[in-house]
Amino acid sequence: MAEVEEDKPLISRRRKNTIFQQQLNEEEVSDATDYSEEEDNAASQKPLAKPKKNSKKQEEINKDNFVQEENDIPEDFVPDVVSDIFRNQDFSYLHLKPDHALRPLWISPSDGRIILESFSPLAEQAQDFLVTIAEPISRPSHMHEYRITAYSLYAAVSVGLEPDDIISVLDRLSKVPVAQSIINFIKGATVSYGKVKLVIKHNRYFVETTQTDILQMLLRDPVIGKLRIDNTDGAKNEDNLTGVKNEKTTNELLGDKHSNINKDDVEAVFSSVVGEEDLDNDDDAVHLFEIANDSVEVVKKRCQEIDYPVLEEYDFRNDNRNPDLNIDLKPSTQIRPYQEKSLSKMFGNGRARSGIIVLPCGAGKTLVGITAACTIKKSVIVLCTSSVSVMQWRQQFLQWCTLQPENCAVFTSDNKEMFQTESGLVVSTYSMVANTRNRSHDSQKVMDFLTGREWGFIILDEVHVVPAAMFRRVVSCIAAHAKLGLTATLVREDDKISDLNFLIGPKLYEANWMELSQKGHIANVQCAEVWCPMTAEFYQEYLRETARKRMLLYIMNPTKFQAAQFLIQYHESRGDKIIVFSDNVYALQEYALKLGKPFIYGSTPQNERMKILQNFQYNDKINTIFLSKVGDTSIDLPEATCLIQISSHYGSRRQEAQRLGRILRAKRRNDEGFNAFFYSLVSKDTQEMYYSTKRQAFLVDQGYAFKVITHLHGMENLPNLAYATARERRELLQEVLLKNEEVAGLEVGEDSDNVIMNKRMRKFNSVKNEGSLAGLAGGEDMAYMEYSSSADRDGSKHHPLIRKMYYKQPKK
DNA sequence: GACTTTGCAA
DNA sequence: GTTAGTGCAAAGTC
Repeated sequence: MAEVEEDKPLISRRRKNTIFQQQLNEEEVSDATDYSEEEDNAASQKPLAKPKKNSKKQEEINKDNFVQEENDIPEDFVPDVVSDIFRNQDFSYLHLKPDHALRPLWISPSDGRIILESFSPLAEQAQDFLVTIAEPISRPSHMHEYRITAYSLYAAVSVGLEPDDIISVLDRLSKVPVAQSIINFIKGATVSYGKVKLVIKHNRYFVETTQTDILQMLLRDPVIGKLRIDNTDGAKNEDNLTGVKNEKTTNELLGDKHSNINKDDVEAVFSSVVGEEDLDNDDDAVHLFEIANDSVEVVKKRCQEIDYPVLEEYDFRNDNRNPDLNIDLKPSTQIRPYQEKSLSKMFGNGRARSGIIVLPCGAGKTLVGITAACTIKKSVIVLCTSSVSVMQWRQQFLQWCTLQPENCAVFTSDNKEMFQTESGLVVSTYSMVANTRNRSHDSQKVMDFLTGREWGFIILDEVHVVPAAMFRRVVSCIAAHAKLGLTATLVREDDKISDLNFLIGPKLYEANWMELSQKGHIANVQCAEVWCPMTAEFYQEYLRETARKRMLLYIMNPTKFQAAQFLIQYHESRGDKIIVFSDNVYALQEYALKLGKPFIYGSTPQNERMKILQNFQYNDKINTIFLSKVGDTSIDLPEATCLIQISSHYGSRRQEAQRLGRILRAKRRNDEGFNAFFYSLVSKDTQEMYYSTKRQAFLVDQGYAFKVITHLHGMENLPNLAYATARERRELLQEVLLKNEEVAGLEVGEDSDNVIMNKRMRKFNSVKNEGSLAGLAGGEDMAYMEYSSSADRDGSKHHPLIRKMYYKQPKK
């Protein structure tokens, strides 16, 4: 069919859409006639596809998931994998369109999941469209999974798509007609979007709407109504819950020539805010009421809950109150296509929308932020997690754009600057701004400066930290018209990540990691999980120990050590530069010392860190370094081409992805056929196996296939192989057990005489002792088993190196 | 400046 | 099937 060969981009802004729209409508008609009869039949056979009664009501029950209706699946059931949808539900009533093979989508009527055949010729266009209207859930090589949620629809509407566009494009791409439940959901979720706005005027927050009925609804709301600041009657300030004084709002509003309120409207505003009488809906008038800065978060949250998510758009071109900032990209600065694409989601209608952009590490998030700042051209504030990144941001601003150093201030514990010009840039840390404890005098002065003025733009680096109890304060205490959150890993192991929807805004763009690596923007990485069997002695102790003492046993497993030794040697001989990660500092030291490699952890002094990193970069004798958690983020080593993980933090997906991120910038990434390597060493049959799978989930969703290696070919023949004899392994085991006792002992004796000594220091004064252990038996046999690589989605694509290591042993 | 203490995040 | 050890930032001390 001709229509599916249509090669226009599926996403375009409203104006471009009209011609396209017409074509879509025509096709829709023909589709509808094709299927109407069959649908009737289907309905009589299997009455599953019931039209939803009332989409508004549904959303009250469950706003971002679809409600399971009229089938035997419990309401709270959320399948973990796509196949469960089909296992648990029967979709035979959905009739395939005759040309279904050409259409790349299937949409689940019950929960808004979308499956995309990524090998379809239309996949690329479909993907552009889906990324706009739905959230990417998982994108392995052949099938991509997305999900339509209320939030993703808000984002789509805010980018300028109309609900009808969304529905008709979906229908065109779908193998089966789009279910009524989906249509209702899309309409229901989008109808109220943009009706309520949050605006800042004179550093104060106002909730704005053009519809009187919505205003009334908001004021009657038990949460929002109470938070309104009554700014017409001074006497009423007494019972004002927020205690904020408001004297001159009326005059301000009257004199504010840039707001879209004129004198005539002011009457209407106040009578509607204060007066009881109902006014007719008047789309020309703007109704607004003030809320205190510290109620902003509550109000936004509540608005999401009642399905009137607040729109935060900044019409920066028409803002004459806030002085412009002289800032532009330097002519030499080049923006990559995906960076531009992500920004087009933010500035699609000529205004700045608040939201989040997700790009992998090394894909140039900083430049995205800087370009956004250069577009808005107002005072801008950047918040980072560490003082190192504060300096990096400042440096990058000066490097990529025309901002002058005198407009640029840094605010950290040892650098408390303010710009003297009327507009400028401030770079700071979350803890500096969110601090609730007593501040130093200088810190207070800068803080007053930050809170006392209006900001055009705020950039929130590593935005996944913002939902933390302390850090989220920064959103309400800095009055910024537009907010941009940046991160590579929009995941947390708690349930707070969705708070970003109201704290910052919707996810505006999420890059596809595989696509970026195919195009050479980030390195191509081969991932492998190496299963290291526990030696018998270690496993015996492991089974005996309580959960908390088990950890050291599986980290210090001699087989794991050997695997690390082998891999390091192997990759060094290939000319790779290797980073070994260990979350556990004891193991880090033991491994590094035994192998004679430099290591960095928390208490390594700054100058020594520098020395080690310098050597790693420029000295070809130093090809391997060991890093603790310190290396998880922000250490930037483009020389590194190989990562080995020996211990990690439980099931943290973020840590796994950020560690992988350390090699995505590899300098050699554009060499012909270049591959970086990422190994996770896991002790077999221990808790590590479970955590490892959890940790990988994020990367697997990005399309990375983890190859399971059960045997490292040639490891036994390695000269100088550590712990090759039973005696050495016994000694190691004794050390580990002793270490465990030591740690346990610390906790017991805490309150006695040695409180003076720092707990942490004592921990590293490890005493090594010979001891004897009863019941050590056997354990010489290291039996390797062959596992079919179920984690591997496409074995043939694996690098020959990994295939070579993957040794098939005829067993049994 | 070097060091410590405290509080917080993941 | 979910924990506590680790690192960092800020401020205070001399």
